[in-house]
Amino acid sequence: MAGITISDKIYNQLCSAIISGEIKPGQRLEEQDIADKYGASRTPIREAFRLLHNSGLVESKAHKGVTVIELNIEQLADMYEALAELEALCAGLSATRMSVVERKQLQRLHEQSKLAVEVEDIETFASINNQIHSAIHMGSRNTTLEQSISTLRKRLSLYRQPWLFKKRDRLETSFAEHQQLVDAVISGNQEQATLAMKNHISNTSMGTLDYLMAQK
Amino acid sequence: MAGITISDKIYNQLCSAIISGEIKPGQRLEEQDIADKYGASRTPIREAFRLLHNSGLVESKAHKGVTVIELNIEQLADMYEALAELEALCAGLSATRMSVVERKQLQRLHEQSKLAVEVEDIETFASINNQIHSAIHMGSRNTTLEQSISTLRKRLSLYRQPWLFKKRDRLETSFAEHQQLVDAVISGNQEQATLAMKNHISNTSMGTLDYLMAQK
DNA sequence: GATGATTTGTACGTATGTATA
DNA sequence: ATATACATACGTACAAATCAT
Repeated sequence: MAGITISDKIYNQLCSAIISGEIKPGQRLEEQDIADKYGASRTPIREAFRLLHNSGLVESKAHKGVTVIELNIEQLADMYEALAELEALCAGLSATRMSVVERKQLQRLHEQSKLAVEVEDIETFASINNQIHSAIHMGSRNTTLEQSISTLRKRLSLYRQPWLFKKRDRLETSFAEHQQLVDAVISGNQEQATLAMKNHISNTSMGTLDYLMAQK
Repeated sequence: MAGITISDKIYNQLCSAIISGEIKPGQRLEEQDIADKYGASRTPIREAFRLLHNSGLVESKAHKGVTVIELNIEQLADMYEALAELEALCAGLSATRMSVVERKQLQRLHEQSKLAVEVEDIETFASINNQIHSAIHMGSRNTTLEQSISTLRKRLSLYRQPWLFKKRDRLETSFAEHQQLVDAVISGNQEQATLAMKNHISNTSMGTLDYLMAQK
């Protein structure tokens, strides 16, 4: 019934391992090694690699195997810029296309996050943050845009620092940015929604980029 | 030196076959069948399929093989809308980021296409058209955006009707739209460039969509 | 609904190419 | 530069799942 293949299972596990940081960027994945580890033959491993490559999580060259994608600061900045533009686009479209119900739900999500900010519940805030962004992606009524953003976010997740919310005032700042965004979307102000989202994503990306540059 | 594998060669051939329409949307690709046709075993065929899937040209389900992607009008409209937005973004960025040399080259390309319009040389116009768009993608200085657009265009190419330029006045109209676009980019007018590109892509997509709806 | 034919998924052995000494 | 070692690319055989009858 559930056409679940060994390839798929291994893909899911490798995917989690990469995103969680268990397997690090730049690390090489050897077919035999992983085949042994998961008790399978090399063939489904190759199939799993194909899916990883499809997701943009690894790069592969002929006769040189696959390695987890390693992004430099320039590439990250490039991707964050694109993400900011795409999400801003979605926000603008949402402002003109969301149904009344969707706007109310957006408002409610934002209000829920206020509680999380007050008690500094980072986990909950991060979760609601994701829901807010998802709602706006969906509100754009454009599946292609949604998919592009989803792909980008997956690739960037390798370098996401969830604890960045711990940075002084980041939770409050993020909430304030959401406020502008949500207000603009709900009132149907397309330009304002676009600007608010671009500003919001830019700020959060800056946090990550600053951190990575300081590391180096 | 050139890490050219059998998989790659077969991928390229299948890719051309699909884009040229030799293999049609909805058609199923059987491993053994294609293996026989190209005189190879099933393994490299599967690798080629993985690349096709990666390019978004086919869809694959477990135990059900791969089939060439079949898009309905809604999906096409969705993709064209996204394409228009992404290209418009690029145009806006190009207006603020292109070097002096790039602006001159853009101008020259556009002037070259004028000759093609006058003698109704569709082939040449189509070629220059591609070069103009590529120049603008590159001028945006954002690789991620460029790649997203490139991927989208590849998927849409399945349904592109190159002869649409034959439609009465489409060549002249397209040239006029380019004029607005090029002027805006060269003068550094970001908003104008964005609008001009969005308008241009919308118009060309309409041609394809109208045709497909009439077919049905 | 069960059965046979067909097709895909998996296993493993061999060959070829790349990178090291 | 040549040779050796090792990982990947390819081919073939078998197992499992799907579809049609």
